Amino acid sequence: MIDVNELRANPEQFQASQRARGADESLVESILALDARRREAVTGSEALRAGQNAFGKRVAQAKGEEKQALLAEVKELAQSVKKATSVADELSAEQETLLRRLPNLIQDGVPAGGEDDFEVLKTVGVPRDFAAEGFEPRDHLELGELLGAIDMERGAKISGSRFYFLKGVGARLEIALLQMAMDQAVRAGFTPMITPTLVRPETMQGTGFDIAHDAEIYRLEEDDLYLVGTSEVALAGYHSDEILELGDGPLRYAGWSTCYRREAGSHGKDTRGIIRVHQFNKVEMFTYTSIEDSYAEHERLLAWEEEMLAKVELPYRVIDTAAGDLGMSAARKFDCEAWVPTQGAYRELTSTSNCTTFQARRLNIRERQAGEGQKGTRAVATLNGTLATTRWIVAILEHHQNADGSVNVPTALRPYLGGLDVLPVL
RNA sequence: GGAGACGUGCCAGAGCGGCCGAAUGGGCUUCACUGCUAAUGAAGUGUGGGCCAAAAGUCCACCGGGAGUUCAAAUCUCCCCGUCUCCGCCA
Repeated sequence: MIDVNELRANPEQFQASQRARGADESLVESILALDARRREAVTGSEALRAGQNAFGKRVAQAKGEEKQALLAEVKELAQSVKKATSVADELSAEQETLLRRLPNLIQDGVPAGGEDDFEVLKTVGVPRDFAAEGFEPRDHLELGELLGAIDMERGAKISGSRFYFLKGVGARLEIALLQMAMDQAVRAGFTPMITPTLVRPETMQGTGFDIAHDAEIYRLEEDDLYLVGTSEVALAGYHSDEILELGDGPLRYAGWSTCYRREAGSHGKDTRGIIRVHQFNKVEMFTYTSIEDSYAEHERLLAWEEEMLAKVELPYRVIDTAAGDLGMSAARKFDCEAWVPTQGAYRELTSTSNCTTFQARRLNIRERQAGEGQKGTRAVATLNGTLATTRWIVAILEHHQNADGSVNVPTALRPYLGGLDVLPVL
């Protein structure tokens, strides 16, 4: 959520941000108009209330007939206070509703436009030239079946489309990947976390998801709980309604969780294999820091993601996501996309967002202001970034495959697979 | 699943429907005292919001969350959430 004071101070900036996102620019003015009305109403109702409070003190001291007279008089006042307060409350609620629709202010430098308007920041490594090597690469599912690593058919039998079994080396590979990610995170000073995957509506909404309209979210209506699409939800909610001490630097958590996505509206897209599935596992970095440090932290999260990609020896590129593709909470987002040979395309393996103070404001996460002339509290910045997911298996299998269908294990991953250097065809 | 108890500030813990933003103790900060430490004494110690150009100031709100009763609610009523105890059930 955006701070109204910032909006009031700088409306043009927010209008420009909306424009770059291809979003509704007029929302800014609507909010400001409502804000003026709200403040007027609040001032009025508080003045009335102060009058009532003063009156109340006289009532408390009065006795007998005098008291009766005062009571009769104040009753009317109480009514007008009630009325004025409810008007003010209504306006506040209305303003909040509008404010919640306003996405985060984009960061300077974010390319304007939609999904296809990203900017490629860099490209690392080169896709393998299978033609030169003299064989046609198999796709990850074919490989997964040859290795006895992926079973989509039985997944569908049990749970429906986009569900799967990872078995044998497939299961081991995923655990190895996630474990390697966790180890790296811990070495970098992150606190490892295994998070709840069912959360309350407030938590879901606090993180920036719209539980009423978001078609991606699985709901458990009977219990009013929501399955998370990422551990970011739980990790962001972790410190909700808290005031943090960030004097010793950022608070960093690495969350390991299963993630659930309905993938509504993606019918026919990525239907083969485990590229796009309803359930997968992920290790996610999450940082709480000051707004000033958030930009540098964003670079650090990206660097840690790249470190992981280097360990699994995949060619990838880094893109700066365009404004229209940022989602509600992000001010800037970098994706790392690995080359998937049989698709002839780069596909997202990681994503890191700087949500600046947007999430924190909604979740009410603040920091104590320290230093000269600083007092009070202010919203912290939150950031997140992917370290590993089930989807990585796709790129790993395809990129490291051999002509016979076996797959070479990247060196860094071998210790996590009991020294295995090749995943053999069964 | 059934029965009951409880939820107050950084922590512990009082609180009669008005004098309670809230006693008291501890912690913390600053100052004083002390050769150092400890001990002691004094003062301070929440958050959000409105008015104000801003500060100062002032007003409003906040005692798990939300509704209600009342001129007036931490205090009464209802709902929700959470914690604890007992019984049952399942591991």
